[in-house]
Amino acid sequence: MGRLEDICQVAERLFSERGYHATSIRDIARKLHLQGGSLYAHISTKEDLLWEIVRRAAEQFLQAIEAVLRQESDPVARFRGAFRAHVAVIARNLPAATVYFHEWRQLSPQRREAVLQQRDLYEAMWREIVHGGIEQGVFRPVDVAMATRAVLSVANWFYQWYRPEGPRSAESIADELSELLLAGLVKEGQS
Amino acid sequence: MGRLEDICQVAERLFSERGYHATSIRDIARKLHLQGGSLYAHISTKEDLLWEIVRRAAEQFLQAIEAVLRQESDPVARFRGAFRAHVAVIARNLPAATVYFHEWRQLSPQRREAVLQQRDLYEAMWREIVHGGIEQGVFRPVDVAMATRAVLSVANWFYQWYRPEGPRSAESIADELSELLLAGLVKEGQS
DNA sequence: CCTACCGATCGGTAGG
DNA sequence: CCTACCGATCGGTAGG
Repeated sequence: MGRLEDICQVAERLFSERGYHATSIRDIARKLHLQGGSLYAHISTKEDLLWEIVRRAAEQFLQAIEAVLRQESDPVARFRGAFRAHVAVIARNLPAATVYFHEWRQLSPQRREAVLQQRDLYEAMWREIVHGGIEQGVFRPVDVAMATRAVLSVANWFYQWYRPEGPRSAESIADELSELLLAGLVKEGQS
Repeated sequence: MGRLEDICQVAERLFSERGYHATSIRDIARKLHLQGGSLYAHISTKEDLLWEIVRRAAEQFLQAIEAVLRQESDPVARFRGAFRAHVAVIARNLPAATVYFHEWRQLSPQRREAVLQQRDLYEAMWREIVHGGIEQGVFRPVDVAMATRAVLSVANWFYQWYRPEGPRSAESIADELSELLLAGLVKEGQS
């Protein structure tokens, strides 16, 4: 049992290091000490394997921000919490997150569309955080779409440079980055 | 004459849309109304073609920031200028920039190393801008490495969502994003 | 999960 | 720049 988990874990690592098309089914099988064709007892196509990885990652981002929105109502606390949660999803699933950001374009048009829809939904939740902060007079009246893009840029790019073996925890990095962003968002004398 | 330019232009578009490994030499040839093997009269390997695209993009980023550092000395002006220049390189070469960010990992180890070195040099110039602003008392005493990462996250992620056919010019977007970032960097009452 | 295999396609080359 | 081809490798399958 859990053989599919093993396969996904190896695939995440190889896809994230070499890319989807540069990784063959036989590469994955070899790491599991299997023959190439044997993988097809557990998966039906190579693309299904990519989809499984991408789908799970997308779900984790959504669930993380939903939990924060449910628990927090103060705009600044929401912002900090959502930023921390986003960074935590990446930090705890670095290979999968890398595959999510890099390889979703290799999916079939239908699945690509599903990824885009999820991403739009996720961005809308972040815009709601920024918008709420402005409405409550806590954030400056910035352009919501543009400010959200800036925030998500920092949050997303994290996967490009974070290394788990580094000296600082992901939480500590997340908090410092969100303080920097909040300094640009919060009205003077309000923090 | 200029046949290599045509090939690079087509390759940039296809590599950026489908990825390097999902694009075959024959795909590129077809768009140029050539036979597959005919490309090899102008290039020697497929990887050389990728390298040419990545190398040029890297060079443009470096030249752009060097020009700004030569002309401006005020920290805020340097920041705005470098941000604008970075965004302009992406906006004017969107397919090439996309290939640069996405596909440099597919290069040979030696070339990958060269890309990383260039990137480190580029980041060091940005850190110098942030560090100079702090030293001159214009920026708050933030962590230089972390603040630079945040700035470059926003600058780099731009290629993910910018579309030239959109309503706003790249310059206008760049200025708004750099105002947002500067609001978090500049000491209160200094801008 | 293995053996043995399929057709398709890949990057690249020889010879003109 | 084309024709014709090379060996290698790909994702996937049949039969056990």
